[in-house]
Amino acid sequence: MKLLRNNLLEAFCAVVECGGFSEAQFRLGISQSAISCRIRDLEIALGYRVCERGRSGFQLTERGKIAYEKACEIIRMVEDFDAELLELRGTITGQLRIGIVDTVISLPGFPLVPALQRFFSKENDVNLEIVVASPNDLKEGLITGSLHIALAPFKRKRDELEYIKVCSENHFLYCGREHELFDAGKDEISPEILSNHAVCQRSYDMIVARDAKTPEPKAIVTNMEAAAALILSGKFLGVLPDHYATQWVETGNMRLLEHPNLTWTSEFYVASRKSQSHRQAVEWFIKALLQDGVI
Amino acid sequence: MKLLRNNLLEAFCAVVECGGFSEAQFRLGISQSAISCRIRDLEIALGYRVCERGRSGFQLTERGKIAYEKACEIIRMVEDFDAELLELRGTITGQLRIGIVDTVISLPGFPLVPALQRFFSKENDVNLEIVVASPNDLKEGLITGSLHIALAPFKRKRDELEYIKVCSENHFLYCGREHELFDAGKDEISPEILSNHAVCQRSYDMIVARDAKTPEPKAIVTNMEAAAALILSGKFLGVLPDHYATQWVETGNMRLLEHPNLTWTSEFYVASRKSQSHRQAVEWFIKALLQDGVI
DNA sequence: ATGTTTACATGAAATATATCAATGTAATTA
DNA sequence: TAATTACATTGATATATTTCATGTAAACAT
Repeated sequence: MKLLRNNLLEAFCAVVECGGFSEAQFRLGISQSAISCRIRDLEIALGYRVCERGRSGFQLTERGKIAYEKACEIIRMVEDFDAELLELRGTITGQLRIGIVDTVISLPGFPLVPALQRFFSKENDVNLEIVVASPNDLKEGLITGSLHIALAPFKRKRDELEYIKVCSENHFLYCGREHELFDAGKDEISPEILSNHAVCQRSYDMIVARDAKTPEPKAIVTNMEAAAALILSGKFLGVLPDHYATQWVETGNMRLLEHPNLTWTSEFYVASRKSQSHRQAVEWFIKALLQDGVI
Repeated sequence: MKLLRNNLLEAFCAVVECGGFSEAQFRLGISQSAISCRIRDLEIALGYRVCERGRSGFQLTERGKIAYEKACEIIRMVEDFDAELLELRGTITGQLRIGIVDTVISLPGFPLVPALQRFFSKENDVNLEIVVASPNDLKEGLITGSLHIALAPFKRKRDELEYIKVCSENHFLYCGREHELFDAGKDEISPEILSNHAVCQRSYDMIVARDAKTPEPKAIVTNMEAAAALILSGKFLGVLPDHYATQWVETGNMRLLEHPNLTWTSEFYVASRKSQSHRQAVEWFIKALLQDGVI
C-alpha cells in the first residue's frame, strides 16, 4: 500500500509518458515541484532511483523500466476495481477499453458503430478508449487486462478468453492499375504466373499465407492502408478485404486477381476475458455488440 | 484510485473482520473517530452504504459484502505489487502466504520444516503466513492469489498452476481399540465384512473412496485429527496416513485393517501460479522446498 | 569563457487533509 | 429511568502536500 499513497505511481507514469517533470505538470495539473516531491517520495519508498533527470535529459533506470511496467498494470487493475465497486451504485462507470483491427468500419455486419449508438444512447458515466492493433496485440491486451473487449479475426482461441462470432470478412488478391497484370487476359493469370510477382502481406496474416506458395513477401505491412498504398503503387500484389478494396476496384484503380490460396474468409469475434466480465460496462457493451444477432 | 486513498479499504476490511469500529481501533492503531471518518469517506466515494452499525449491531449491506470481497482481493494484489517493486532493491520482502493440508509434519520427506530453516537462515524481510486448508481450498487460494505456494496432494491439475512432486503419503484403513474388529482374526476381515461397518471420511478424499464399495459414510470430517478422534472412539473405521496413525498403532490404540480399495498413495506437490512466480520471495521459497531433491 | 536557458531540487509558507479528544445521540440493557 | 454501548460529530491539533520563490547544474549559444 506504501506505493499507492498520494498518487505516487500516477505521477511516475505521467512523468515517464511525458518524458520529464515539466511536461507532466499539465497532464497532472500540479506544479513541477509537487511532481519532484512525489518522485522523491516514491524513490524513498522503493529504495532505488527510478529515473535519471535534469538538463541532461530524462531516462528511466533499469529498475525504473520494470517499475513503470508494473505500475501501469496495477493502476489499470485499481481503475477496474474502482469501476466495479462504483457500478454497484447502479450507474455504470469507469474506463472501457476496446480494441479493434484496422479498416473494419466498412465491413458489412461489423457491430461497432451500432453498438456505440446503443451503448451511449443510455445515460452512463463510461470513459471509452478505442485502440487499433493487430489481433495478436489485442489478444495480449485482453489477457493482461489493458483491454476489456476486442473485435478482430482471432485464429487460435485462448482458454482464458471468451469468443463470440459476429461477422466474417472475405479477402482477395488485388493489383493496382499500374501493375503489368492489370490489363492481362483471364488466361494470362494463374497461380504460377502470379507467383512471379512481388506480394505484400500483413504481418499477422503470414500464417494464413504460408501455404500460398508465393515468393517470400517483398514487403510486410502491419496496417491495411499501407497495404493498399503498396498495391496502388503498381509494384506489388496484395490481399485486401473485399469491402475495403471495392472503393478502388469501382474507380478502376484496382483489379481482383483470382488465386486459390490467396483468397480466404476470416471470422470476426467479440473476445473478452472469461473471469473479468463482472464489470457491468463490459457486459453491457458486449450485449450492445451482439444485439443485431450472433451469427 | 479514489477508493484506495488514505487506506479507506484497509479500514473497511479491518472493521468487517473485527465486527465493528470500536474493535478495529486496536488493529488499525487509530481512534474510533478516525475509523468513522474513513468509513464515511468510503461511503461517500462509493455512493452507497457498506454497513449498518450502531448499538443495534454491525452488519454488512448486500453491496457491502461484495465490496468487502473485492476490497480484500485488491489489497492482496496491491501488497504483492508493492513486494514485487520493493524486491528490485535486492532484499526480498513482502507477505508470503503458504498453504498446507493438516497433519503433514510427520510425513517423511515433507519439505516444509527444512525449507523454513533454509529460507529464514538467510537475512530477509519476509512476513510469512501459513494457512491450513483442504486441497481444494488451497487450489482456489492459488488461483485467486490469496496464496503464493501450496503443499498438498493435488489430484486434478489446473492449467494455470505449476506442480512439482515432492513426496508421497500412504493411506490405510484403521480401527480403534474399542472397535469390535480390533481383536478379530485375519480371516474375519474381508471387504464384505468391513463394508458392514461405519466409516468416516475426509470430505476431500471422497472422490478416491467412491469405488471402495463402503456404505455411505456416516461421518465426514475435514480434518485428520477429527478423523482420528472418530476412529479412536471405536465407533468408526477410517482412513489415515500411516505416518500419522503410527503413534496410536504403536501404543495399541489402533489397528490397521487391510482393504484393497481403502488403501492408497497420494502424491504431494508444491503448487504455485505459473504467471505470478515473479516474486523473488516465492521463487526462493520454492527453491528452498525443493533443495532436498525433487522426486 | 561567459551568459542564458532548461530541467529539476529545495525550503518556507500556505493550504489541505487526517486525526484526536471530547462530547452528542440513539438503541439496548439493567 | 439510568447506565451502557457503539457510533457520529465537532473543533482543535497534527500531519501531509502543494505552491511559490529561489537555487543549482548541465547544455547551449555567443
